[in-house]
Amino acid sequence: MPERINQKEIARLANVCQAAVSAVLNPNARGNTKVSSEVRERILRIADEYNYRPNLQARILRGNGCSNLVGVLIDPQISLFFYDLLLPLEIELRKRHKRMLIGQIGDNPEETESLLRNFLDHNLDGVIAIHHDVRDSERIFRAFLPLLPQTVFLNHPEGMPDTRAVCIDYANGVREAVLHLAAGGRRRIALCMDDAERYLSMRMRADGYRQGLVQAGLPFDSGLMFIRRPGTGCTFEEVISDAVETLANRSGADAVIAGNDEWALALLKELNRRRISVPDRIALVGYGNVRNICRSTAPELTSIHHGTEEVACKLARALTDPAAAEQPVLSRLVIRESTV
Amino acid sequence: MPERINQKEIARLANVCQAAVSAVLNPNARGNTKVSSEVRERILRIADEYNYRPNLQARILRGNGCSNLVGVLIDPQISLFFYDLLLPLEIELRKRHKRMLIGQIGDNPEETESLLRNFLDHNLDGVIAIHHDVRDSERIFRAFLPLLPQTVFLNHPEGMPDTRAVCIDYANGVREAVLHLAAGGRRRIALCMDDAERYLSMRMRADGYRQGLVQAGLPFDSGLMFIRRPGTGCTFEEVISDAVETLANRSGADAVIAGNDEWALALLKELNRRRISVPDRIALVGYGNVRNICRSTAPELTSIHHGTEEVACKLARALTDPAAAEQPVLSRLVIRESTV
DNA sequence: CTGAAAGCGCTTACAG
DNA sequence: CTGAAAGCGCTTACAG
Repeated sequence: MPERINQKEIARLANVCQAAVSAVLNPNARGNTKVSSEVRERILRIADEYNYRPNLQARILRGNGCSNLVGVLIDPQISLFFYDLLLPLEIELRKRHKRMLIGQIGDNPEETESLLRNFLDHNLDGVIAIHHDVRDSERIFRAFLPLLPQTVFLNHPEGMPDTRAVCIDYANGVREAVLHLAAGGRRRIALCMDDAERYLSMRMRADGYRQGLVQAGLPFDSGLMFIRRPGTGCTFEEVISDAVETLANRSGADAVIAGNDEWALALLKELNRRRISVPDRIALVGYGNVRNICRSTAPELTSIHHGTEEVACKLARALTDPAAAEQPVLSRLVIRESTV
Repeated sequence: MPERINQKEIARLANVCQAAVSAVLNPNARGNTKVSSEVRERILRIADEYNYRPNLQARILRGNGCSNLVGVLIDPQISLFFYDLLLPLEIELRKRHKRMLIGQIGDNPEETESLLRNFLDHNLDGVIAIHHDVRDSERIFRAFLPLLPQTVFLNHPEGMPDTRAVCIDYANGVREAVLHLAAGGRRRIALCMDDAERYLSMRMRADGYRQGLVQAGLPFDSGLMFIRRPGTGCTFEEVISDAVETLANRSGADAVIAGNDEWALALLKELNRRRISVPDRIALVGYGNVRNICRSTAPELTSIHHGTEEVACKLARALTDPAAAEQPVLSRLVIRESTV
C-alpha cells in the first residue's frame, strides 16, 4: 500500500490544477468547476491507483464534511440490557457509515461537562445518550444541548420532555406478565424491584403492574409490592432474602415479577435455597431478557424483552429523522418455564 | 456558554498578534515566541472567560496535536468477558485523556479493511485489538500495521508473534482448577469446550488441563475431553446434551471444567434436568467469572477469572509502554459452591 | 521580546 | 470549461 497521497500530488501527476481534482472526487459538490470526461478519467484512475482518501481533518476544518462520529453516552451502572444494546447500535450506525465514540459518564458533574466538551471537540455528527442519569443532568444538558449536534436520548432525561428521545414503554411487558400469570391461575402476583423514585423505568413497571391487575380483575395489595429503598445499608443478598421472606412467606405471593433479570436470578437462587419450588409454588418473571441468562437457568426464566434491535434501529434513525422518535418501543413478555 | 472563540479573536481582544496567543496557550510548544507576563495574563484571562478550546482538526491538520482517540476492535461473537472488559478499558483510557472509538469487525475481509481505513482517517493515537479473529487477518494486519498508529493486541493474532500484545495465560486457571478438584477427591476430571483448533485460548485451556493432571498425578483420558467440532449442524442444546451424556454417563466424570461460563450454565441446566446433582455427583467449573452469572446460579459457580481490570490497565499502558505487554496476565480460579 | 508569514489538505467563490 | 486564490484554525520557523 503506497503512502498517503493528497489532491495536490494527484493534480501534479494528472497535469491539472488541484481544484479540478477536488471537483472530480466530490461529484456532489456545489462548486462550479467542471472538467472534461477525459480529465475526469485520468484523475479517477490516479486516485484509485494511489488509494486516495480525503483528509478528514482538512474537510472538517474547511467547514464541509462530517466526522462520521456519533458520541454514545453510557454509565458504569449500565445494566446487561444496555450492554446488549451497544453491538446492535454499532451495527445500525455502521450501516449509516458512522462510528461510535464511547463516553462513560460518572457521578461527577464536572467530569460529565468535560466529557461533553470533549465531544464538541470531535465535531460529532450526533450524540446518543443511552444513560443520562447524572447528578445535575438537567443543568448540564440544558447548557450543552444547543452546542451539541443532534442528540437523541433513550427515554427523556429528568425534567426535559422537550428533548428528542426514543422511549421504551416499560409498562406493557409487565402488564402482559400480570395477565399471563393471572391466566395461569396465579392470584397473588408480586412486584419486586429497586428504588422506584429515581428511575422512570421503575415507575413505569409499577404502572404496568397496576394496569395488569385491573385488567385481570385482581385487587391491588401494597404488601405484594417490594421496593428496595436506597441508603438502608443492606447488602444485595440481604435485600433479596428480605424480599423472599416478605413476599413468599408473609404476603403469600404465588408469582413474582422482578425489576430485572439479575434480581430474578438472585430471587431464584434464594427461593431454591429455601426449597420454594419455581414455578410450582411461585412463578418468576425477569425483566430485560438478557441473552445467555434467561435460557440457562433451571427452570428457564420468563422475562420481558424490549427488543434491542428495534431500540438500536430507532436510536440511529432518530439522529436524522424525528419521526423515528415518536412511537415508543413496546416491551413484550417472553414466556419460558419459570411461569408454567 | 458563549460561542466558540478562536485564537485570532482572542488576539484581537487582547491587542496582540495571534502567534502570541498560540504561544501562551501552548506552554510546551517549541516555538520561540516569548511574551511578557502581563500579556500572558491578559490572554489567559480572555481565553478562560470565553471558554477557549483549541480546534482539534486544525491542530491535527497542522501536524501537531493528537486526536486522543483510540480505536478498539471487537467482533460480534464477543463473549461476556470481553463485554466486561470494555468499561474498565474505557476508564483506563480516560485516565490518559483518551476516548474509545468502537470498530466491530465481521467475517468479511473487505469490511475489515474498510474499517481499518476508516481508523486511519481519524488519526488515531492507537489501536487496541481485543478481537482479531477474522478471515485473512494475517494479510490484513500485515498490510495495515505499518500504517496504523501503535497497535496492541489482546493475545497475538494468528501467525504474528512479532506484534505487541497483552497475553492472557488461559492455562493457569485451568491448572489451578484441576488441582483444586483433585484436592477435593475428584478423580475423573473432564474438560468441555468449543472447537480447540481455531482459538489459541482454547488450546491453552487444554494445556492447563494436562498440566494440572500431571501435577495432581492423575492419568489423561481422552474420553474426558469433550470438544465441540464446528460444522456438525448440531444446535447448542444438542451439543450440551451430548456432552453430558458422554462425560457423565459414558466416561464417568466426577468433575467438569467448561470452556466458558455460558457453557457452564448450560451444562448445569442439563445436569439438573437429568437429576445429576452439582456438586455432589459432579463438580462444575466455569470460565470467565462473568459478573451476575456466577453468583446467581444454584449452586454458585466456581469459575476462572482473568482480571478485566488488570487486562484493561495493561492494554492501555501498552499503547505507550512496551514493557506493559511483557508479562502475561494469569488466569486464576475463584472457588464457589459448585465444586465443594 | 513581538509580529508577519507560511503551510497542513481541503472546498468553493471568482476571474478568465 | 479551467486556473488562481482565499480561507477554515492552528503551530512554528523566521525576520525585526
